[in-house]
Amino acid sequence: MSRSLLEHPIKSEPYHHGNLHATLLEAARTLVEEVGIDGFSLRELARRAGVSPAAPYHHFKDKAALIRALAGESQARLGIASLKAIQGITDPLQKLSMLGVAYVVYAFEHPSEFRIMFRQELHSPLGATTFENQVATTPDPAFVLLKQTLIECRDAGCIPIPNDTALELATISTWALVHGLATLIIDGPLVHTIRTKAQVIELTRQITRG
Amino acid sequence: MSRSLLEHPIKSEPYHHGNLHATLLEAARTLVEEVGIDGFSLRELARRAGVSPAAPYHHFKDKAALIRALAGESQARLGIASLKAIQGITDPLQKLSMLGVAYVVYAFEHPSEFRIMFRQELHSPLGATTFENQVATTPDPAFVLLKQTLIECRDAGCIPIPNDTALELATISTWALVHGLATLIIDGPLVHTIRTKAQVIELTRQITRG
DNA sequence: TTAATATCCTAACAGTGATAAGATATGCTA
DNA sequence: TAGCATATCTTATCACTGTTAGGATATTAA
Repeated sequence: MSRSLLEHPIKSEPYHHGNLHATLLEAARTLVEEVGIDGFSLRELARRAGVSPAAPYHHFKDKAALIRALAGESQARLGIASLKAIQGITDPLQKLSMLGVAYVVYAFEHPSEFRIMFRQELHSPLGATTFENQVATTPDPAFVLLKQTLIECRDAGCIPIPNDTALELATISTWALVHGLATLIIDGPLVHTIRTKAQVIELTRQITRG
Repeated sequence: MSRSLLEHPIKSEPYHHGNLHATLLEAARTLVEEVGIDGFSLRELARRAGVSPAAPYHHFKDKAALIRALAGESQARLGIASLKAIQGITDPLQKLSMLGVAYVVYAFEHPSEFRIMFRQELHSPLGATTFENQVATTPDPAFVLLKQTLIECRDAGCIPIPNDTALELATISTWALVHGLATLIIDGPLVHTIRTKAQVIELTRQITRG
């Protein structure tokens, strides 16, 4: 179908979107949160962006690449949220607890986003060579923040961390603890028990205390 | 197409499979482990079972129901593996550590199976009313085993657990720790570092010690 | 202005989950 | 045993998906 006989059709959308890349990512974020990662489709995304089903392929290699980009954004957002959470706090131990709370709260408030960050393709050692996967190899902001805080704890004498391997182990432990907690809350048996943000915060506080 | 003019066609498969339900679940397990949960399709499953694409719908309401059934089986298998892991061990603390190792090792050796057990639909409080979802509401064997062992620890005086809420908290904590560890190993940044079963065991041992 | 390039569209392909309607086998009841 | 209800399986079809090819249009650079 020809577009129109008029040279400058009134009210018609321009042939070129102009900012499709960013628009796709933004729409994808809300779509994923609406229908979940399994219900997420590129065609529905294109529909919402007011564009043909093939248009996104000029900005992302395929569906997986778009999701990876989305995950990269989420990592950054989680990093920012974590930074804000420890803003102005000096006590390293309290910092550590706040980081944990920020982590679990983020998972609770953006569950689909959180799940995407831990999809098997993202951290796959096989697929980490191409440009599209570069986001995955970039060190996770939340991870480095956690490590830094643990170092502060060690230097302040709050936690006994004799050597570097102990530091590594402590980092993995604390991360595993909060990550497991987040998963149990949004995808595990705790969905029945923990339903409000206040409950999430309280539980995380109590658990990260030990 | 008519099947054959012979009344008893030689070598022809019987019209009724006879044991399709179990065959489907078994084939599904290997298929999921081969192609992952995203690549898993009912049609390929039917193909492998030597049956038409519509046949599985007489044994499972839909694809999600089949996956739920699969997850139920996996829960049971994990429970059995956990039981075997603490067989003959008397020290409660050592039992606890062995349970953790068994959990993480199971995730490492059956990653796709493990992921299925923690899909968001499974534990959804909304969808837990129908028969198909009953598996989800059934208490997780690994969970009750963990709780029992923690009670043994308390009674033996290994771990100070004053009241019931403390017991609940300890259960969630330890579960979160090993679950987070499993996730970081199979879907997180540790895929690059931890690659052999021996490494998995060693890391889990060290972390569950604290 | 013109050529190269980036962006977008239409059309089509194979594959998917799901349902309807009919074929075949099984088992229960009389 | 005969017949009937039911469970199981097939074929055919639907709407939808991810992806690609080839053409249309706009932007940029020379």
